[in-house]
Amino acid sequence: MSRPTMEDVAARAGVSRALVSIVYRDAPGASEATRARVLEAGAALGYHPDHRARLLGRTRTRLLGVTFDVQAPFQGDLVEALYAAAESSGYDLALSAVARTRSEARAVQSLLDYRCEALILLGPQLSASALADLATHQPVVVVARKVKAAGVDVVRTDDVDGSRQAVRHLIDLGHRNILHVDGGKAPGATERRTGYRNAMRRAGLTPVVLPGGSTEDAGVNAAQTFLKDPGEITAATIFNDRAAVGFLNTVRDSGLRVPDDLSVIGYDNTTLATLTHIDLTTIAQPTPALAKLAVERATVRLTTKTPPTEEVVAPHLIPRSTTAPSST
Amino acid sequence: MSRPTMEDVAARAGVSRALVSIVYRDAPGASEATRARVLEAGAALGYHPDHRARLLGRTRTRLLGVTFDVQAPFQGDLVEALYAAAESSGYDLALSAVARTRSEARAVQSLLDYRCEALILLGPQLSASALADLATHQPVVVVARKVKAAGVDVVRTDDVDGSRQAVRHLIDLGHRNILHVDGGKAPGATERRTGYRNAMRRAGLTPVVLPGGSTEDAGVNAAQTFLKDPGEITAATIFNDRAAVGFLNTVRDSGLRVPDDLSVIGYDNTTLATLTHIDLTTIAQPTPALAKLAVERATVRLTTKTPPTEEVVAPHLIPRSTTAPSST
DNA sequence: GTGAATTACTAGAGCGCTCTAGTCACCGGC
DNA sequence: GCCGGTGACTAGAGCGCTCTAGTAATTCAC
Repeated sequence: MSRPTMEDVAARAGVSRALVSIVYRDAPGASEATRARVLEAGAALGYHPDHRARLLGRTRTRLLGVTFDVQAPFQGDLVEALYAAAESSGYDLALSAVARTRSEARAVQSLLDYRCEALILLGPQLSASALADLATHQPVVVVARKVKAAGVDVVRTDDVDGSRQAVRHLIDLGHRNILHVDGGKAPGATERRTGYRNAMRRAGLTPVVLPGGSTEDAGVNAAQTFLKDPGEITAATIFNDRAAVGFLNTVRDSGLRVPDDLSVIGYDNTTLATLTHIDLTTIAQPTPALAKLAVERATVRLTTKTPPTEEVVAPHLIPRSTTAPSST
Repeated sequence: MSRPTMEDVAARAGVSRALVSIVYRDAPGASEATRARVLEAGAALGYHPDHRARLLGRTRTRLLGVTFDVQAPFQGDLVEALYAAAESSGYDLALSAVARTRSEARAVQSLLDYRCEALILLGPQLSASALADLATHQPVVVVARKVKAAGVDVVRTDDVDGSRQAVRHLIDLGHRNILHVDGGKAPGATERRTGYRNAMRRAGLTPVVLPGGSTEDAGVNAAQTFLKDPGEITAATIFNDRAAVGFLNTVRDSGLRVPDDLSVIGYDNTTLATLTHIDLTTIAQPTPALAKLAVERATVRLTTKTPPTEEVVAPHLIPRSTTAPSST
């Protein structure tokens, strides 16, 4: 009834258990003929190596623990990319979800119980000191959050540059009076605001920043403020997609046409932005690059004694239908 | 450098390794005093039992493997609920993500490599025969998909009843001419259409079904068809939230007011529906109940020799701001 | 035709736990 | 004062692998 073991395969192929191990690990030391015979015996029995036992015997587990928010589509993309990146480096992934009723500390502990060699935390909310504390035991890579914690690697996108690209795109379309709705105290808000301000000044334009936030409601509020006194504004860069969608809906309800009367750019390229009836121009964070770097940092830290680094990846603009040339 | 083992704790507490095992398993056979001393020694060393070794030694792994779609918010809710349900039954969860570049077969294989005792598959796309095949080796519980496969347990909500509730809600609000936009060949579409038809007929009303689908675009198309000839229609039940959002936007763009001129109900209660500027009345599937049943079925099948069952849970309506009393 | 190198394989100790089968007090009953 | 019972603890095998050391057989150098 129970699954076949290496012993069973060995018996069937008429070789020792050790040889079976060699074959399944793709290690040198077996002739082609035997290799084929062993694999055939294994297939006939429906044998699959027991991952746990395999890891136990080895000093290295080659397991990377990943915590992610089960409700964040952006992190879903990252997880997918991490699987690919880990595989090509010969590592395996262990997932641990974070949710309202399951804290990050809890998720991390469960990963450690499974003997993960390194931790990759997606957009963690843990304090810098908690992160530093974790990093004393194994490599810790924080993805998509700017944080300064001792011994912790950080992989993130360049938010200042992302905002710059958004502004650049609008200027190229002929816009001169461009608004920015900021993200309040959300992570990345400061950088995105700075990127916007710098790009505007460099182009000789006057920055106009409206207080906002990271939710649809924040976008709605900002839009209402904006509509009271639109001035000469013909375009807006919004902190993130969620706020942009709220902003978009409110502005359209008031009779303004997007993109004819007003161009709008979001940030994050979430699934929200890709919905056809929204089809929001936005700034995308390159998940494959982030994932590749995260795995790379984790494995490098595991094998060599190098100090942690902060890797910053360039985001890129995805033009969709909410931006158009200025009509003025 | 490496993590402390049971041996280390035993040495520090001055007892045998076996006793430490007893204490950490909360098994009988240790005095209160020793128990405290061992736990203290463990804490001092920062000891945590190695999950892998623990499972190896045991016949049962008490591990439930879960596959989920990393982009589906509804499944995110389920995963969260599954953690809670598994814990209270003394089981642990192993997560394996399904994504565009990571097939379900792949995800399942990885779970089996980790010696999961049972598989819980969230909204799987695998064929009935593939599912039946899997079920010959270990219990398989399919959640949120109606499927007839030999030896496979199914836990899902009653889609017929969900649709019935939606129609009932509208009738209670005074609506008589109610439209249904169907889900094409998406899972659940037939049941939801049937529920709508039955409820309408039972109330002596005439069903009107418009072809639709499961995406925003499908909703947009259905809305355009509807707008060409609105007739006396004052309310619509849509296959799911995504289609409902597309329908909603298109209908509003045409100048119709929701809910004043038209009431709209979605299905699934996804995060999409909860966005404040959408705030869609919808039918919710009770994730905690689904999760509890899924874990229960898996563990029951594991311990007793019972035939697989199909558990059907009642959904419930969540009234939001897209439904209102009929004005006619 | 002897010794070294190479190839193909095996024996067996470990990995960090669990768990069965003990051992060794100590206690009460008669 | 002997016996069985009970509670507290230990020895050691085993889980399914990996991996180091070692053996046997062949090939090659000269």
